[in-house]
Amino acid sequence: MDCKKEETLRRGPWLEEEDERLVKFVTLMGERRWDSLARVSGLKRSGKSCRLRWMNYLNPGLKREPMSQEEEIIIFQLHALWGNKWSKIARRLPGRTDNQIKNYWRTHFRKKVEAQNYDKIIDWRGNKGKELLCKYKETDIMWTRTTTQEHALDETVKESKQRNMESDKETNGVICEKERFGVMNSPFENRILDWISESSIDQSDANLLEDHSSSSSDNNVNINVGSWWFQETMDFEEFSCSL
DNA sequence: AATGGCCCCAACCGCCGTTTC
DNA sequence: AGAAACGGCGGTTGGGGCCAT
Repeated sequence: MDCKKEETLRRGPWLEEEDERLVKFVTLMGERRWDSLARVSGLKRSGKSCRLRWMNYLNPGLKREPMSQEEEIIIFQLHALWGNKWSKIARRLPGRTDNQIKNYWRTHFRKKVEAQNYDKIIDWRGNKGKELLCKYKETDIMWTRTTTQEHALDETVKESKQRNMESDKETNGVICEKERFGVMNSPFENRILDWISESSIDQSDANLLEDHSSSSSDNNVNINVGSWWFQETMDFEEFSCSL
């Protein structure tokens, strides 16, 4: 029975007609119940295959352009932090799928890392604490000055900043401090703050970076995650050049 | 022009956790 | 409560395209 069913299922590359049909039925039925969607649509594909095709290719929210430098940095950083948690990383990159990120990592970083530079990463990840923190502070201030003087902050960042400030006002004392002093967040910081406000950030991950014993508030933890991120980000270009 | 190697990425597989009945 | 169905995830594969030889 099942064998017969399997026999009739198509595999391999999707045809244009199949794509069109899938889009039509996803629009009608929503992104769920993929098995029944596959049956009802008449597509000779498994529900799983339909889901994959939609999620990784047809979904209009997907970005098709090459990875930006910022995305590259985020991937690199989060992989260093979480390992091969592609879907988790993908959630931090709107418009990108786990598959895209996985492929990107494999083609752009893995070989280099495996070949000879892993030690550099370890060093880069682990042993630059204070120096990087100072660097971060300097660059953060410079960034703030530059962007305020040149009015170079784009609308996205502005909106993001406003959102962050609004959503974090009550919960994040440090951010309130920044707001009070008129200090703007860098794009990377905004991304971090988005993550934080987006959901209860995986505290288990945050805790990896934090001192558990310092019975500090969650707010403190969150902000420090952001700082950690940013301070190392500032070093990324230097590092990536060495790869 | 032929070919072999490499890169890129869509698609599949198998496992496992969650949801539904 | 338990079985079946469903959905998500990470790993792997296969094929097309490009490039150097």
